[in-house]
Amino acid sequence: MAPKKEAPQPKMSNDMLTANLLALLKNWSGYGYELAKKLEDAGYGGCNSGTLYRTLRQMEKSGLISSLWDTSTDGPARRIYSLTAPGSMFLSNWMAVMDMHKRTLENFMTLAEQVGDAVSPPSSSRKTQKDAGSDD
Amino acid sequence: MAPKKEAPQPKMSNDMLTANLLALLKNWSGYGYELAKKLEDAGYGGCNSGTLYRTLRQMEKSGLISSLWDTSTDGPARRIYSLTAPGSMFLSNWMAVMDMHKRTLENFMTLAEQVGDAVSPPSSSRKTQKDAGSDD
DNA sequence: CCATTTAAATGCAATTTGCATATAGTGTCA
DNA sequence: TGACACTATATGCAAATTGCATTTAAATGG
Repeated sequence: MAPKKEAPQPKMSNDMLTANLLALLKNWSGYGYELAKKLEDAGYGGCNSGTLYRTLRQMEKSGLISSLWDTSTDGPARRIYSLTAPGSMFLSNWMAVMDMHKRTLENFMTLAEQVGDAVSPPSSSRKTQKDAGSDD
Repeated sequence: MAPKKEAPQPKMSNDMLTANLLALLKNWSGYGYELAKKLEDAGYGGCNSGTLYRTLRQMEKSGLISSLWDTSTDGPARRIYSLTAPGSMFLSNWMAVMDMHKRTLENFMTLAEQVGDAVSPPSSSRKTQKDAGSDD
């Protein structure tokens, strides 16, 4: 039969990936390939290597991390990243934003009782029921 | 003088807007213009009306909310939105994802002490210091 | 020599975004 | 009445972002 359209799953934003990378680099220095594995291990899906490397370069360009080449090991050279002061700032800002977001969500969800008036809760319907949405 | 490049501020993702809208519609039915004001009141910046309405239509298309026209009031018709079961699901999934994300960040930040070995914390440097990043 | 693993980066179509603008109903005030 | 303002929703389009496949390259193993 026709598959019932499921609700889309929440998607990790790019800033979430950025925050994760910054957190990993907190007391640390690591390179892309390694960071990718740690993310993988932590069950962080939805991140192909292309996106990861590109994100790292962008983070460096915007000053959140800095890099240097490590040629001391066997195999291809590694670009070692470490956290900068702005990166540390970004990370704590991000966590503050997350906390605020959570509080906002909770406020919004309990907002209905505060106002009392406004549009009635979805039960009564003296609306012009027009089966909307069909008129794209 | 040349302005020092500041660290970029975290940006609200589209899913955060979606979650906020779903939360607002929790025990409630509202229309775009109204939701925009509530977001504004809650200090949720970075959301122009174009993005808001488009997001609402997309949410409807993916089944998170449903709409019907309200022509019972003066002024232009309003598209009244209410939460659907998938929308409710998405919202609680989203909150779970946020919690997980926060825990992951905290884990990552304290990960360095666990491993002991790996790449040394940024102090010693027997690396091939090549002032990387200049070779785009 | 060739396949595989590690490591990083690029090309490009498809999607998403921000901002400006369009459309439209209603009230107001000169 | 006709120029505005306010409410309400939607669209157009350049610019940015993303996912996926592919490329480059060093070293190792058979």
